[in-house]
Amino acid sequence: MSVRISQQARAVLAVLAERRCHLTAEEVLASMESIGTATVYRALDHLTEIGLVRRLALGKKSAVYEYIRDSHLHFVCNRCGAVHDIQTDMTGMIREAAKCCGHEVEWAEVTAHGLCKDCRAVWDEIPAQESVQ
Amino acid sequence: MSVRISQQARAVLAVLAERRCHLTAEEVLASMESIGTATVYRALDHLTEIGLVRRLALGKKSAVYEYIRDSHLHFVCNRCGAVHDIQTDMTGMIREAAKCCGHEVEWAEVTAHGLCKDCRAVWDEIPAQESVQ
DNA sequence: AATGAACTGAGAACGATTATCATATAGTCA
DNA sequence: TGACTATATGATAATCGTTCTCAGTTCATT
Repeated sequence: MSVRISQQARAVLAVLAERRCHLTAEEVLASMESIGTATVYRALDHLTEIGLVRRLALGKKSAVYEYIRDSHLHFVCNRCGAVHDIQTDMTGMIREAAKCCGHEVEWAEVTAHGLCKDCRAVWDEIPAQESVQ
Repeated sequence: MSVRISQQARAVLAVLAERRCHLTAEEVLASMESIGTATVYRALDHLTEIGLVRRLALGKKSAVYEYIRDSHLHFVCNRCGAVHDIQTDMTGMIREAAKCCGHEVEWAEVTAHGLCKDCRAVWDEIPAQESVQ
């Protein structure tokens, strides 16, 4: 595993670093011009391997990638699908819990599912009713 | 969304409940006889919707499902791919953190990645060396 | 320039999941 | 029970994210 970063991989990294959010491979592809699909996937793989980028499984169809900066957890809204970052670091606690079982944590992914702030607001506006068919 | 459970869905649930582990749709399919692929996926979807089963994104190619019992986190080994349960409940903490941002957590998924107990043991036996090509 | 290693991208291939649809089953009411 | 309707089933096709293949290109080194 080489730590060198090719031109294209650097461009992919730039997209993730600038946007500072969670992008699918397709979204990265869409926000770049003249780059092949395979190249984007390869770049994301490589960046993940060398630890500059994290591949997240947020329960959606496709994987999402984010540039690694600080430790935070992800909140995925059940209704609108939006992903929000929540600045909290639980790595230490998770590491301790795993240590008790003999496992060594490299990194941890915390994903919360529920109703986001915006959707809660919308929800409150709508009068309660049985689902109409 | 109906809460009724069909015969086949009940059978799928039984598999998950008995095995008490994380199974892919394909694994469920393989451990049953005379059931169609679509039916397994539909059953898993339905069971997930009515809250008896949880669909987990552990970062593997396919989703895994588990029968919901207690709250625990998942440890996925980078080397052997095994999934271990770790009995710890962080839901309260995660819920609080999300609450601060206005989000309402329904459930949370904690996945730790690293080297599992068994693989650490193997690792320790092998003398350190540069990767030979 | 010459050599070989690594990178690229178009398109094929793959694999997990979902959609389709004709048939079968379950549920309901007369 | 029989008739009728809604729902479930499963074989198969279709979809879609991702990976593979391979010929051509770029890069690094000499």
